[in-house]
Amino acid sequence: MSISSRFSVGIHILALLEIDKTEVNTSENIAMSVNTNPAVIRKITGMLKKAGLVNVQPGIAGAKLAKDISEITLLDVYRAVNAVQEDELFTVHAKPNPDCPVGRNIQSSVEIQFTAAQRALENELENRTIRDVVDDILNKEPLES
Amino acid sequence: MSISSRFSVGIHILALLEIDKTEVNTSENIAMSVNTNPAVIRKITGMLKKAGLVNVQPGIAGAKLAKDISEITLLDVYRAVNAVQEDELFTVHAKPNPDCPVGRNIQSSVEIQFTAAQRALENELENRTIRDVVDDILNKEPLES
DNA sequence: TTACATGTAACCATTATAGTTACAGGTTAG
DNA sequence: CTAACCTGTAACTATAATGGTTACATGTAA
Repeated sequence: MSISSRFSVGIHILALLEIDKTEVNTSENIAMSVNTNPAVIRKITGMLKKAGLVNVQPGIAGAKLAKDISEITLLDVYRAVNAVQEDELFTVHAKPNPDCPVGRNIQSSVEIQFTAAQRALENELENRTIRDVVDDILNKEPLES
Repeated sequence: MSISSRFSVGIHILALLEIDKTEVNTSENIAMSVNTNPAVIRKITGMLKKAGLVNVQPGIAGAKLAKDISEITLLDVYRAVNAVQEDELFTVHAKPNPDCPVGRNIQSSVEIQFTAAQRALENELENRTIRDVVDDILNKEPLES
């Protein structure tokens, strides 16, 4: 299957908080932009908060960035929203036959390859920040002000 | 979610076909090594066949490698078994609000980043072959012969 | 105290996975 | 030719994650 859209929604939220930083971004406002339910936004915002990427407080309207967006990598968001659970991007079949030379060795041999591939993905995500996304958006459509 | 174990099973099958190349590998034999149902093996073997990685024929017992294993990349297997459907590793939320500057631009901006990350993963998989896996297995446990 | 926001729990429909059974159809040995 | 055996595939199941929805407890401040 593919990686949860929580990831892209998380990026959306952070980009929105930057671009609309002068406004009060309630879960309802954000939900309008993302086009989903406010509760979904609160769930994801909660995860971003746990990761120290945003500040939100019960009873107080609006989420705010906790860091400069150039210091929030896509990997931070990826991990924050559990885009992939347990950081296990690949699944290895669980119980190959230990009585077979291939069966009893395949898991660790495959794991080596999977780990390398996963690391390649994560390195790429680590080299990119919310700033890159925001710049791209503003480049397409400069804000009037 | 994570990537289907069809991928690791596909690798398992190909490695097994190499290491047991003198034997007749029926779906039942392979299923013993993988520890699953023969029908599952036949399904995956069918996908590998479609991709030109193995030869199998109805009524004839045994699957055989269609290529040298040094010419089968992990990316070939990944694609063959539809480890990720439609080659869309990441999901982008579908209908952001077009009436919002962020909403109407987020998809393409995020897509740029996701494409780069996906490509990094695929490049890594392309640089690794079934040979690497087989060598690793034989390295751990040399075959008696 | 009233109005409104966040945090969460409970629940649902949808979808992919992995496994299972069953059987149609191809192949070969006797 | 038929019996035995194999592959290909359809149909069905249980399990699990996703994304959405409603409802409500809790916190804040005018």
